[in-house]
Amino acid sequence: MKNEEIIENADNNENAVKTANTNENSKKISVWYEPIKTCKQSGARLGIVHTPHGNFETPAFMPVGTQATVKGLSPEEIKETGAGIILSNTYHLWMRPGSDIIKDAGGLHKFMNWDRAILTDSGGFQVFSLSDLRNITEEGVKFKSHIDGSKHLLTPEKAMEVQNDLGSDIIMAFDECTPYPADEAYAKRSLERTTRWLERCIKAHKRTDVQALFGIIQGSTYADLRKQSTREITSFDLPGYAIGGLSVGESAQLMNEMLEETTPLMPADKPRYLMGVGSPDYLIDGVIRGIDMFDCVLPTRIGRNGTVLTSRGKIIVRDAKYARDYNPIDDECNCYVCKNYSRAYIRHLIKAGEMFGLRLASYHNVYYLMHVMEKVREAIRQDRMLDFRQEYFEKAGYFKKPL
RNA sequence: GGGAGGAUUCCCGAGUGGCUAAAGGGGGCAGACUGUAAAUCUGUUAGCUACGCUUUCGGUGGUUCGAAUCCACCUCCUCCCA
Repeated sequence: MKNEEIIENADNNENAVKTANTNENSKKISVWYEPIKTCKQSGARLGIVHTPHGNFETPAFMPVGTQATVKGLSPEEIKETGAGIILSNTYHLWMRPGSDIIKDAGGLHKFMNWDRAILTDSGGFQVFSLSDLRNITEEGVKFKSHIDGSKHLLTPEKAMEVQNDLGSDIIMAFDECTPYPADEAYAKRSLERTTRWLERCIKAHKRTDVQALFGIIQGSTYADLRKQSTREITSFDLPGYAIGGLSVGESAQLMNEMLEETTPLMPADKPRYLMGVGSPDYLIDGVIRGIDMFDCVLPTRIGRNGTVLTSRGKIIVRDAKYARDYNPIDDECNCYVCKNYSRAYIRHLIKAGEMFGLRLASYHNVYYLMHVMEKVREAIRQDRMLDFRQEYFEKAGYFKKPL
């Protein structure tokens, strides 16, 4: 899947690399944040994150490849969308094929043939998503494997060991993604345990020279707890900080309120990563509140399930009304899919269960989000992020209607 | 020519007197999906002047308070033997 615009993106990325190498700031730590500018209108940040596997501009969206693959897309295709970093997962790769296999393969980059940056989640999200199969203790989390039912103990130390073996550029502290809703007492216990686990992660992390450990802020939907967690987590000098436990069922308004309690307390010279957020409206609102990095399964998942993102909002392209719609998914999109295929064809493929249809929808959705982020960065550059937000929402609306 | 078994709502296929507008699957339609147990899941799928009524289980006619279910004849289909 080739097209001209994508090649331009690649060029931009190379330019970014040059900037980094010639920057007198060149630091010894493996991953660092280079601020470029702050939007005068919104306070949104433009920057570059430097990693051992290349740099990427922020605000950035990271496609998710849980099992060492962004479902349906080849690494070459992911690059075409403009992605400079992708996500993978500790728990899943530990269960299968086993982190030793990936280590012996030469690390995750080599194993999956992805030479740009990789961030691995620690398994903290599986504490949330596999809640029926696990038991939390101070020591760690006992999991019953979702594959074969075998029992495993994931601890902060183990999460570091596995991620060290994987060799990802950014590794995440082992946390508990606190479920929503959570009562305040539980949310407090949970966030404090996540802080204690972070201390253990820092002690256990052996490859600080090539891998950056990010801490994760929790605190559920309680402003005081978010502040407490932010203070605790940022008291450790780390190359970056994430905000977790959001976008887990609470309203968009509540999520944004929590961000407003959190980001002002985070250091300005480190990247800020909002975990698990990926609809365009959430991305834009996160950027305005000072977020630099996002990841989400949304574009690939909804794509596989027949929904695509467009400049006029999402459409369920699987629906009957598109059976004879020979237009591209989005007539304003320059991606390979929109240049070559129609809604009617993609609908047909998805209805017929053809894997190519899933691929096309996934490719477009990832490209679409990458393109939104590119426009976001441009808006910051021009100090018009709030204007951009208004223009975008007027045209595309909300991904999900606000509650 | 002889024998046997069938025909059920869009399709396949349960159901063998009332609890049946009729299981289940498929297909159709619609929705959900946000650090991936997801190419998954959920709802819906006779009609209507709808909290009730009407039509429906090959056709016609019977038995019965009541039939997709029992009986008779008819039509068509499949299989086996000649």
